[in-house]
Order: sequence, then structure tokens, then C-alpha cells
Amino acid sequence: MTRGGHIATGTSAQRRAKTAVNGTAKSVSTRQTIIAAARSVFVDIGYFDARVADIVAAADVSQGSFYTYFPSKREVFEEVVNEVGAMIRKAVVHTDADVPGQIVHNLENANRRYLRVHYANARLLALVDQVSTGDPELKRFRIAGRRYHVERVERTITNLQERGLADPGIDPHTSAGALVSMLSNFAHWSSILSEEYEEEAVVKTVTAIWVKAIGLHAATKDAGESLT
Amino acid sequence: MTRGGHIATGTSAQRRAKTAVNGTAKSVSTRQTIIAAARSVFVDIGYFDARVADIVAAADVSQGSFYTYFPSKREVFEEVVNEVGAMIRKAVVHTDADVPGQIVHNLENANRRYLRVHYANARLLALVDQVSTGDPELKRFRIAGRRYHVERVERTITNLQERGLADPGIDPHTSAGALVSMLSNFAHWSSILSEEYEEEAVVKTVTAIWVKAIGLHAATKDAGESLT
Amino acid sequence: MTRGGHIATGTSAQRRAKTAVNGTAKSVSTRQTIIAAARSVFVDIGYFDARVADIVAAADVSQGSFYTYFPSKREVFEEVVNEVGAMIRKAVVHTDADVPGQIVHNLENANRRYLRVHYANARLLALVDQVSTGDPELKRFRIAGRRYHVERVERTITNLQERGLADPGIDPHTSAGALVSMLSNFAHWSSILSEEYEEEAVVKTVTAIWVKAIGLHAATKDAGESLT
Amino acid sequence: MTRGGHIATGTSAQRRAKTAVNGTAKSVSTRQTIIAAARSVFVDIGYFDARVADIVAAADVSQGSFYTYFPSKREVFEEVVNEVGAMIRKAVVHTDADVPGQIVHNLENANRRYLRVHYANARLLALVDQVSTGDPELKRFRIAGRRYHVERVERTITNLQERGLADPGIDPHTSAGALVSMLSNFAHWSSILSEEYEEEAVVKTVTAIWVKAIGLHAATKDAGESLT
DNA sequence: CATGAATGAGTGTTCATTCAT
DNA sequence: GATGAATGAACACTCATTCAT
Repeated sequence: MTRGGHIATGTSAQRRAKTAVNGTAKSVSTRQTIIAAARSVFVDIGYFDARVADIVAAADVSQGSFYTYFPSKREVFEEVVNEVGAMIRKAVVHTDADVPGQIVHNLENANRRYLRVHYANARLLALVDQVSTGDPELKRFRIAGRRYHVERVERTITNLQERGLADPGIDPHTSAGALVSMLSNFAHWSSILSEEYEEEAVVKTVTAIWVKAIGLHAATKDAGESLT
Repeated sequence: MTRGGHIATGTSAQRRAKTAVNGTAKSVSTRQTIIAAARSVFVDIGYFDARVADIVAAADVSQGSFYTYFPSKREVFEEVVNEVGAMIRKAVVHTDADVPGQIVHNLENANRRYLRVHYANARLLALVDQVSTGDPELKRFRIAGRRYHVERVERTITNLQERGLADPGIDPHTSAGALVSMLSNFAHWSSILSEEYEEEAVVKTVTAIWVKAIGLHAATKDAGESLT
Repeated sequence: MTRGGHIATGTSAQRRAKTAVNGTAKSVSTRQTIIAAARSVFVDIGYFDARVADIVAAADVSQGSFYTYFPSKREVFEEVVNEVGAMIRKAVVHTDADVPGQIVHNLENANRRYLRVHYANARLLALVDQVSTGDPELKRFRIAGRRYHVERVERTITNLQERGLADPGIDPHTSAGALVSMLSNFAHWSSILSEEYEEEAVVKTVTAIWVKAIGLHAATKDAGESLT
Repeated sequence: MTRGGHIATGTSAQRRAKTAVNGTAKSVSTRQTIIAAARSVFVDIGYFDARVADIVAAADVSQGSFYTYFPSKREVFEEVVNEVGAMIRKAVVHTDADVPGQIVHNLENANRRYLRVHYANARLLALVDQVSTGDPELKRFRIAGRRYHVERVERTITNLQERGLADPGIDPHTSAGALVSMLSNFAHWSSILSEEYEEEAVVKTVTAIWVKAIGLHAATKDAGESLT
């Protein structure tokens, strides 16, 4: 208990809420300011080292205002994570750029987009994994995020197999899991060891492995799917 | 090893010299007891939630004794991590089981060993990544750990290429990075989603991808290297 | 959550305890020092206005030491209340002074003792009622405290009735409740309005009302009970 | 009453003059709404646990509006208490029902009315005592409330003594204090321990004690006063 | 070396009150 | 007068670390 030492009355669930529920122009802007500040602070000093005081200082609002919009540091983090998650999904599904009939080419582009958005948000993505390890709810969140990608790849593999364009002998589910792991984790490490890896080499190598793993033949270049 | 069997008669300066580096029989055991307790506590409640009080309670030693052996919570964690790191390296270099001339078979076994030791220490390995994200020194540690594996794989690929057993067109460094990422990260996820993946399927799938990625031909089964 | 923003791990119940369980000489003394300081602070500025900081300042111990012995302000208060409760019960059962065969005289003495111990602890007793109003556990405590007195009086009335010394027509339970209310609440008010009431007048008046209420005859002066 | 039907055109100084003492129809109703809401909230969760936010939520007005009518939480409480005080005084002086020449009967009715209004407002009356303990002004208020009752009883006793209807030997002031304490405090406890006491038994017992305490003879039933 | 009491800096969170619109 | 976002002082509580015995 942080308050005047009084006794819990049980209605705490209802007691919360405060405002922020309905969106005044002002409230929305303040909320966004705080999220942006939080994102910046998290990136700079990490989730655990970040104090609410750092966030409100960066947002230039009072300590109290923070709690008008978020019940705790954890929730802003979740909000920040949501935004990043949306951004990544958006980058991945960006099929506009797909060239009909150029599976490998499209795959390469998809991988390149994934790596870039990953590089651009590397620190934050690392924080998500870090915090997820100790926070069950965020962990579910994280699992769902991964599942989204794995299922996408799995569907594509199955589809290619059905159309005779991919090796029918491979296990789509397990292969999808392995390939997504390769992509996401190599994105992570090549971001950390940026002097050691060259972006295009990473894109090419990863794409080449995907192609061989799935058993895409040169002859299959006439299909039009986006692979990721 | 200086066996300090005599009664402590040193100056207060010496007595202050904590951390019994060259300890008596008892001090060694106390130290080990604390490490074991710490490991257990970290696994149970995580690094950040673990308090020194939890560790000493689990080790059944006094709060003060902890600081006789470790300057801080961080150091015990490092010690625990060292043990795990050694265990993994040991599992990986376990070339005794290698069958001469059976590259793919040996590779599969190496991957199986890697996955198993990973599964057995999954929680702790996740903690290492978690803590590394915010601790520069541990991060260097972590990077070195990964580099060890990547370089090993890289050397093997180069060696196979030189002997004409692997595709000479692939980039050994980048490929090694991608494959190690696949292995370690899929180990992580298949451990978390254990109901979703079957161990042997993971071993087979991962090994198959390595084989295709490196371009090992069926005909090359006569080489004798361990690949990981 | 007051800590570093991490996630609750559920074991909080076990996590508490700290020390203070077993009683070193030193720890016992510190504990007593804190209780005494708390009592003094509560009396001076009241329960709700008292901050833990006030208590530790009065006890001249660190903020942390407080929490070595008590989980919260509430618990020290309970401890202080326990002491007062014991003191009052002790004052009430002080039958040594009873003169055999002098019921009214003994009753008057018992009332006088009750009033005096009440006056001496008036502020604290008021605080107990104040805090009880919002704290279910303390309320049960308070109810038990009252019940102790009421049952004592009730037993006495019944006993006197059985022996033909008291009016057999009165309801012992309800009468006991009414009389205890009169005594305790008048103690409270005559303490607050001390210039308005004279101690001996209060003792005499209250005792007189008890005598008439129970229907004790002048002729019954030969019984030997203590009435409260 | 100045009906301020015109559009607010006052100076900013005037506009700042909070608390619409002479309010418009709407302001009166808003004020009453807040008081009613406050009363309900105080009864439900107590004075200390009640936040202004709870009150305005219950009243369905904005946080700011609260301060248009009351300078602080304390003042609404005072207002609520005023209403209850008035209600009790009204119940007590309800001499309409008095039957001429039936002192005991009238006394019993007065006590019954007192108990009933007490029971109906038990929680709030307990809160008044609770808050009074730490608030000097409210304490004066509370003292005045009690004094009102005590003086009333005292006057009655004196009057009965003068008319030879009551025991001339008793001390009117002290006796009045004791009897009012008995009535009010027993009302409190029999309300809390409602399963333990039966209303009519309480009324009868309390009245019987009053009668004996004052020394009203059966023969004195011809006087016409209301006693409380 | 062991013990465990003592320390106190560090921070999340609450809520009465203010004030611009 | 009404609104509700903004404010910031106030405090409880934790826990790594020290130190006297």
C-alpha cells in the first residue's frame, strides 16, 4: 500500500480508470507525447532502468499525468510494443511490391523489408524479449507475434507444395519455425554485430537458405506468391 | 593451493579481503552451495525478481555470508552462467560419438546434443539473454559465447569447401551466422512451445536445412568432421 | 507495486518474514524501542497522521529497521493496542483489593480502577475506536475486547440473581451491555470533558446507577464478588 | 435570494468566488446531489478511504464542480454530518407523541426513537466519531452535539427533582452524562452486534435503568415531560 | 569466517486541488 | 458555472549492502 496507510476496500478495480478513457484532443496528444517519450527512454536506458520519472521528464509532463493515462510503467511499455508490432506486421505484409511470378525475388524483398524494420527497431525488439522473459502477459503477446509470422510462412510452404513448386517431403510447420527463427534471430545478431555483417550479404544468404530449405526450383520462378 | 587451516589472525585489512579465492574445504562448499541455490532461485523466479535474501534462504546461509563470496547478485549470476556456458560447449564438442566418414550423421547428432542441452537449461539461457540486454559486461560474455559457435561452424564450412564437399559459392561467415541463429533460436522457441514441436522432427528438419544450405551432397558422406 | 516495476511472482507471502522471528537480545530491544516510539507518536499526532518516518525518527532507528520488525504501520498499532488491552484487563481483574462481603464497595473500586486506567490511556483508546471503524480485523479485536467485559458483568449479574442478591427480573445480557456501555463511554467523555466532571463524582454516580440497575439491596452487602 | 438568471458577465475576480452560497436553482440541486453522493460514498467505504473522485463519480459531476461547492472533502463531510445531526435532534424532540402524565411511557418512546434513528444512521454516526478524533473542529461539533442531549436530560432531571418526582439525592449533571453515554453507546454496540440484541429488549432495559437511576416512582407517572 | 541486525537511498503510486477552456 | 486534464507533494515500502559481534 502506498497511500496513507489505510485499509484496502476491495473496490480498487473500479477505483482506477481516472480519465483518458474518452479522447479529448488534448488528452490524446498528451497520451501520445508520453508514449513517444517512453519509447525514447526505453531505447536509451532500457526497460528496467527506466523510471517513470525519466519518462515524464522526457515528455515534460507531471508525474501525476503519467498515471492519468497509464496505470504503470508496464502498460506504456505494452503500448510502445504494440506500435512496433503493428509496424513490423505492416512491413511484412507489404505485398504491393511483389512482382507476379517472381517468387524468389519477392521472397528476397520480403526478407529485406523484415531485416530493415528489425534493424530500425532493434533495441526495442530486444527489450520486448527481455521483458517477456519475466512477464507472462507480455510473453503471450510475444508468442502471438511469432506465431503470426510462422503461420504465414507455413501456409505459404503448404501452398507451394500443393502446387508442386516446393519439395513435398518437408514438414511445413517445423520448417516454418526453423526459418522464422533464422530470420528473426539473425536479424537480431547482425544488428548487434553490425560491423561484422553486411546487409545485402545477410539478405542474400538468408534468402538462399530459405529457397534451398523449401526446395524451390529455378523452374518455379513463375509463381506469384509473397512468401513471408 | 594454500590450505588455510589456521585460525584467522590476519590484520583487519586482510580479514576484509572478501571472496575466498583460495578457500578452505568449507568455504569451497559454502560457495558452491550458494551458487547452486542461486541457480535454483534464478530458474524459479528470474534474475530481476530474485533477491539476495531469496538466495541465502535457499542456501541456508546468512545474508552476510553471501557477501563473503560474491560482491553482488550480479556476480553469482555470472558464475551460474559460466557453468551453463561450459556445459553447452562441452555438449557441442562431444566429438567422441562422431562416426568417421558420416558427416550428415555426425551433424545430426551434434544438433541433437545441442538441442537437448538447450532444453535442459532453457530457462537459464533465456535469463542470460534477458540480463545481457541491460548489462554490457554480460553482453560481451554472451557475444563471445555465440562467436564461439559461429566460428566453429564457419571453420567447418570453409574446410568442407576446401575439400570440395560443400558448395563453394556460399559465404561461410554469413551462412554460419544464419545457421547458428536458426539452431539456437529454434531451440529456444521449440522449448517454449514444447507441445507444438516434436524433438526428433526438430532435429531432422534443422539438420536437413543445414545440409541443403551448405550444399552437402549425398556423395559427400565420406568426410569425418563434426560440424558444430 | 513499489519495487522496480517488475512482475509479481506470487511468492510474496513467503518472501516476507525477514528477521525478528527469533529473538536476539538486540532485536528484542529494537522491537520494543519501536513499539514505544510508535505509541508515543500515535498519542501525539494520531494514527492517520502518523507516518512511519515519524515513528522511526522517534525511535531513532532507520526506516528500514522498522520493516525488519513490522510489515506496516498497522501492525505496530496492533501491537500497541495489544499492550493497552492487556493493561486494561489487568486493571479490571485486580480482585486482590476486594473486601469479602462488600459487593458495592468492591464494585466501586472496580469502577474506579477502570476509569483510571481509561483516563491514563484515553487518547490511545480513542484511536483504537477510530481505526477499528475502518479496519475489519481491528474491529473484531475491538469487539472481542468489549465482549470480554460484558460477559464478565453478565456472569456476575446471573450469579447474584441465583443467590437472591439481585433483581431476578432484569435481563442479564442486555443489562450488562447497557452498563458496560455507560461505563466505557462515560469514561471516554469525562476524559475529554475533564473540567466538567470530577473523578469521584463519576465513580459514585456510575456505581450508584449500577447498583440500582441490578437491584442490589443494602442488605446484600455481605456477598464477596468483584463485579467487573 | 438573488436569482442570477443572467449570463455570467462578472469580473474574473467575481467568477473566482467559488461556493455558490446563494445559488441558482441548478446550483442548489448540484450541491444537493453532491451531498447525497458523498453521504452514500462515506457510508459505503468510510471517510478516509473515500476520495473526492469517488464522490464526483457517484454524483456524476466533474471533479472541478465539486470544488465549486465545497472547498474540500472535509466540508462535504461536515455538511453530511449536519444533516444527520439535525435528523437526530428532530427525532429526539419529537414531543408530539408524548402522552400527558405518562413520564415513563414517554421516556420509553423517546428512547425508542433515539435508538431507531441511531440504527438508521449507525455507519455515519460511527464515522463522525472516527473523524472527530483527529479533527479539532469536528470534535467541537461532536462535543456540542453531545452537550445538547446531556443538557436536555440534565434539565429534565432537575425539573423532576424540583417537582418531587425524582430522587433529590442524585447529581443531575453527572447522572445525565452517564445516562446519555449509556444510551448512545449502547445504541452503537447493539447496532454493530445486531444479532445479539433485540430492539425492544434494548428499549425496555435502557428505559428501566433510566427510571431507577433517576429514582422515578411508579406514583410519578402523572408528570408530562419528555425526558430526552 | 559466520551471523543477522541495521542502514537508507531509491521509486512507484495516490489523490486533493488547481486552472485553462 | 461546468469540465476534466494537469499538477506535485507526500509516503510507504524494498532490498542491496555494510558492519558490529
